[in-house]
Amino acid sequence: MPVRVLLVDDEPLVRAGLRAVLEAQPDIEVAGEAADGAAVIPLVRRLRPDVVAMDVRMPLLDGIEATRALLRTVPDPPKILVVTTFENDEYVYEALRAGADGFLLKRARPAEIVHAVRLIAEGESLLFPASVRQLAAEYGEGGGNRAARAALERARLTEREGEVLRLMARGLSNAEIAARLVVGTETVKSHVSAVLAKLGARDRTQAVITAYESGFVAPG
Amino acid sequence: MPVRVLLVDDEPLVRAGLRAVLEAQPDIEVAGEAADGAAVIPLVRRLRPDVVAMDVRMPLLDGIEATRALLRTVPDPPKILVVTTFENDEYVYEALRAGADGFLLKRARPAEIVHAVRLIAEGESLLFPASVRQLAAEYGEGGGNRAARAALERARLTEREGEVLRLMARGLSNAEIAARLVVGTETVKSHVSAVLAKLGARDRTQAVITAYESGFVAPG
DNA sequence: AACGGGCTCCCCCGCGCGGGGGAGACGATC
DNA sequence: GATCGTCTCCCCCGCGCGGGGGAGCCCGTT
Repeated sequence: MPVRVLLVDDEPLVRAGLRAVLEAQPDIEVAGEAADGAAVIPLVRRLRPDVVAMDVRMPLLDGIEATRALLRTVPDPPKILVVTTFENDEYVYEALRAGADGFLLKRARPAEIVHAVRLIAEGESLLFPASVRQLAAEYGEGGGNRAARAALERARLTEREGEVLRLMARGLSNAEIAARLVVGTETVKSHVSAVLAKLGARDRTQAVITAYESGFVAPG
Repeated sequence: MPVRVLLVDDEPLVRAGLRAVLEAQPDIEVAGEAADGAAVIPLVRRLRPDVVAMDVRMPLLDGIEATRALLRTVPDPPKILVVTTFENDEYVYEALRAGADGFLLKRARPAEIVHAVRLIAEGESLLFPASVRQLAAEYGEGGGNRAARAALERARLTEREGEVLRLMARGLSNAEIAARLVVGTETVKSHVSAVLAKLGARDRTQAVITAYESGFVAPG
């Protein structure tokens, strides 16, 4: 009986690629697809896949949160293979802490992807931070917003911090934000500092960039 | 006769995805694949594709260099569609200066990918403002920020100022921009001040917001 | 009752940022 | 040759920003 895989990624292109790679194997079958973590749980309940190949970065519910939710609510859950573009080690730890069984880079070769799915299905856990680091080195510094993007996915901003970030992303100064929220500037500074820390941003400009890059605020 | 496309991307997964998406169309055909820009020229000579879908980021010879080499050495060259994950404008500008006919984000929907290939094949050039505007419209509520765009059009930034704004929009400090451009920090401060003045921005954060809102840079 | 998290406000302090002004070098244009 | 725009670098200066602390209040959980 074939290994049944559920693909979860917000980019149709990636889903199509994974499907093409996996369905070329006789012993692997794509059970279904989802474009966001929020759709995973009902699909898992219905399709009962053996493996979920899950992107980390998705609009509504990211892969790490989706993994947590899945393991919390579904009895006898499938194995979870976290798929990511970004070769960030922190992802590995976050995903593993959330209960994922393995970790795979999107730029892996087809044979590696297939291998990873098979291993995971067999109950092996798959980690290779070493090769991740190696890949990162090969590709150089690469996409400058990689870390910023990763940041907001991990950051769990409070409601107030989210409000402040939105106002920062509209160009308001601390004093203006304070006036808008009817609080003191010192309070705003506290929130701003918290936002910067959680986002790994050095200054408000970087925080606003992260807000745009992650879709937390959208242009237009 | 179908549009014949050559896929050039170092990630097999992306190639597989593009192939799956494009071959689902009756009027599009994948003529071949290459994993690096260095392999493109002989392949183009042999396969004579109508369109080359070319990644920018590749290990040996990147898409921009490959585009230059292709247009320099191959008579009656194919149309070149630059495919990228991160649409930092530097890439877009670089690619267009190199002679590419259009650019496409990997996260575009299949219909958009197909559309782009058809347009390019027909000789339409899929240029920066249009596609970015389109993306911006899809991303947000649809309409874009006319004011921000107007501000940027009125601004008429010089080449150097545009460079500086792009680096600002990547979160770099003045000192970091100076290092990147190999000039003094005082010089960068001059450019930044000019950008702020031309954009009507009070600080770099507002300038970056204008850059995003106008589509001068787009979220990745 | 004890605890933790979130929101609020306060202190001090260093420094990067941005405004204002000026100036030399170079190339294109006239 | 003179003018203009761009790029480069320099000065001084004020201030907002962000880091480092701490602290009280409310509320939900334990």
